[in-house]
Parts: sequence; structure tokens; C-alpha cells
Amino acid sequence: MRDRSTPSTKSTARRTTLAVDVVVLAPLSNALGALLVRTPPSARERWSLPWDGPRADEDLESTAARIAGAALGMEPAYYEQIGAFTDGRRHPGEADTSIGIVALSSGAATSLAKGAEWFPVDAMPALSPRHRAVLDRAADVVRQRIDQSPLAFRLLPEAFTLSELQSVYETILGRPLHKASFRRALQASYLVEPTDEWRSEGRGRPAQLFRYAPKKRRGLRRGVRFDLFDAR
Amino acid sequence: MRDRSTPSTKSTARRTTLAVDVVVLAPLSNALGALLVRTPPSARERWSLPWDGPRADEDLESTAARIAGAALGMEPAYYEQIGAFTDGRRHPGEADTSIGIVALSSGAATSLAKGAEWFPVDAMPALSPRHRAVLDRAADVVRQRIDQSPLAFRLLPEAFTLSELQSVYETILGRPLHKASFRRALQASYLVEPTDEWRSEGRGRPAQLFRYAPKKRRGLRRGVRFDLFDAR
DNA sequence: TGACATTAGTTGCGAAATGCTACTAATTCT
DNA sequence: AGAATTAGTAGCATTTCGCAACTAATGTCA
Repeated sequence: MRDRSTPSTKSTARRTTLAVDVVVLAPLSNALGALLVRTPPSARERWSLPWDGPRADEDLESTAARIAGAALGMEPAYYEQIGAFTDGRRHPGEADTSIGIVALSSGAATSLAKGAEWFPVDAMPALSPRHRAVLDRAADVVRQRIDQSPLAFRLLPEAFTLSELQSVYETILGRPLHKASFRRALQASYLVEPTDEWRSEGRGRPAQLFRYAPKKRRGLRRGVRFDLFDAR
Repeated sequence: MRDRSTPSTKSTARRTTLAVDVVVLAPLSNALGALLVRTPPSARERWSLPWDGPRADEDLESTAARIAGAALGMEPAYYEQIGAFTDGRRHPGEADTSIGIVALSSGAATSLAKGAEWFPVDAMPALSPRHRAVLDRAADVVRQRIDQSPLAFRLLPEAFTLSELQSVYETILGRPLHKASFRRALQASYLVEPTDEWRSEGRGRPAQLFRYAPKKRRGLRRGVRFDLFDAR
């Protein structure tokens, strides 16, 4: 039970220190990768998420774009907030509060900033506890929203094969998907359109390239789905 | 294009003012209601969301609980972050950054604090631009997550009828649902269990009361759903 | 050159989920 | 008693889904 005997009727914003911590994700050869940057020698951990404070009159997405762009060497294609973290966990810059933001990149042909490096998300070096929490939440958020937002498409270049797309879904969800069902569902959704290009990737039949081009949704309003519940 | 000619390699947390703005939701007679509090006479708008700065060593959920509890006169059953807002929009306390949090309450038998009042979400009085944005986002988040989280159950007392539950879904989604399909889907999900109580609500057949009691999920992993896409 | 490995993409079917209409059940109102 | 009202169910046509088995186009290698 909390004490609320004399609730102060006056509200006051608190002076604190704020950081924007960015989780930049891109598909590596066979796993999902996150971008880390080297910390100054004085720091307790050798690596951290790219982060900084917001500048004056800079909104959160611009801040994230600046931070991610500096580390990645290019602009990520997509941003999504993953939450605010005000808790006891230690932040590398001793920020009281962190705003976590995921930035998605196709990972193609990037010239990383000096000191920045990709790591597979399931084999990360030690991070400050705050950054560890931000990263974990990022993975959750991406997994949860992958079938409501075009997240997967932002992890691929503009033109991609359906096998590549399926592979992105599989690494994010961490389980194999059925090829025929995947394609049928995608077909029915009018989210992609074929280009007239084909790509030959060594052996095997060449694959047709597609691009993300969501069409107007037909007015099909489904009932409520009680599966996909994350009970709590 | 942004200037990144000489990216500063040093990250620094920024000193700012922070507020936690809470959107307390509960079902009113026939619509969703949000709780507002009267502002001091000097304020530009007469009403605002309940808000305050976090205290030292207080995490966000505790802060939200304190703020919501003070206005509502009881503890809400559920909290969910809806995002951080750092933008030009004016906040009633001039906070640079707001953390928006939704608190869900069954609305049952509450003794509201002095100056607090329920308003239907689609007929709110004027709010500061920041609070308006927080409220709008709250509605979006609730609508988006209603079929992934037990949100609807937190807007009802512990025992409820299936018609009440369906009505909550309908007001949040803003469209009517089919009774038979709704119940069948709910049945299949093992999220509720019947009590042995029945409630007679004036006219009509009495309804059986249920409680939220999620069972272990059977390991049925579905394919990817490309419907429910919020294209962007 | 011709079998075979490899990857892309499709077809068809049984099973499950969904939308809908129409029904039965229990209560109050007049 | 009968109409009105709300709760809850049954059955069926249609769509969606999981899956296995197929065809298609390329490279590999004896």
C-alpha cells in the first residue's frame, strides 16, 4: 500500500537527465544483428548501444535518426518507440531516464562509423544493465508488431525475394514457417507487388523480385482474435 | 539530409524536465471514459490529464500508480506505456518530455478526488496540445493491443457477463461484433472460466458471470498474419 | 551430356476457423 | 397469458490454414 494521506494537489515536472538509446537492427547472414559502439576507455563495459541526449528543440525521431545515422553511416528506414525506462538500472551516461527506440535498416552496403560493429542479438557482449533492458524490450516489441507493421520490409532492400522475406520473419519469430502458407497469406494481403526482375543466386532456380507496395485494404473487418494473447 | 560532417563521438545525457501524464480509462454507461482533473485558475485550459513529475528513485509504473490513485481514489488494475512525447507541443507544466501511460480501471464504485471528473473520450473539453496528443495515442494503443493483452478484462470488475465483455470490445473497436462468433472464439481461447453466479439485470434472461482466468496455452503456433496490417 | 542436387514456386485436399441466420431459454412488462 | 427483452446455442456455407506432393529453372559433376 502506498501513502496517499495528503495527496499534493500541485504537479511539477521533474528536472532529470534524459538519453535516447537506439537499437539499430539489420539482418546478418543468418541471424538478426544489432549495432553497438565502442565506449571510452573509462567506461565499465566495452560496448554500448548508440545513444545521446536530445538537443534543444529536437524531437525524438530526429534524435534517433541523428544517433543511428552517425553510427550506421546511413539513415535507417524506420523508427519505432519501444518505451521509456526510468528505473534503478545503470545507464552508461548515468541518465535517469532512457527513451528506447528501434531503428530498422536493410544492412546493405553500409560504411559503419569508426568503433561501430554488428553483433548477433543472441550473442551480445556485456552491456550496461539499462542497455540490456532496452535491447531485450526491443526484441519483444519487434516480435510483437511484426504482423501489424511493415517491420520486416524495412529490414530488406527495396527489391527482395519472397524467400528473403520469409527468412526475415523466421529469424525474428525464431521458428520455421511453411512456404506455401506464407506465400498464400502474403498474396491475399496485397502488400507486395512483383517487379519484372529476377535474381539468380548461384545454384537453384532464380527468384522473382518483389517490392513493398501496400494496396488499399478491402473493407474486411474480422472478428476479435483471442489467440495471440500475451496473457498477463 | 542532415548534417553529419563531424559527428560528435561523445554522448551526453540532456538535462530536461520530465512529466508522467496518465490516461485513466474506464467504461462509462455507453462509451469509454477518461479521467480529467481541474487545473489551477492560472492555467490556459480548465482541464488536464492527471500528471506529475516522477519522484527520486520512483520508477514509471509507481509514478503512474501514485498519480492515477490520487485522482481516482483507488488503484487502477493495469498500466501500459503508450510512448514518450518530446516535441514542441505545450504541456500544462511546461515539461520538455512527457511519458504517457494508460491506466485501466473498472470504474466501479470509485470516490473520485476533488476536482476529478469522467469525460467520454469522444467529447473531451479543451486540453493542452501535448495532453491531446497523449490522449489520442492512448486510444490508438488500446485499440491496437486489445487482442493481444487482457486490456478489456481490466476495464471490468472481477466477475462480468459475456455481454459486458463484448460491449467493452465494441466500444473500444468502435464497431459491432457478432455475438455467436465472439463467444465461440472466446471459448476456444481458454481465457475465461464461468463462475456459478448469475446476474439478473432487470428484464431479459439472467446472464452467467465469468472471470478472467487464462489457462496454459496449447502449443499451437500459427502462421504469419498479414491481415491486421497497419500499413505505413 | 545427362543424372542429380538445389532453390523457387504451385496445386490440391482435409481440417480448422469464421460469418451468419435462425433457433431455444429465461426473465420482466403489460 | 402473451409480448418484449436479453442470454445463449446450433447448424451450415465459406474462407483460411497446415501440409504434402508436385512442377520449374538453374548449377554441379561425373
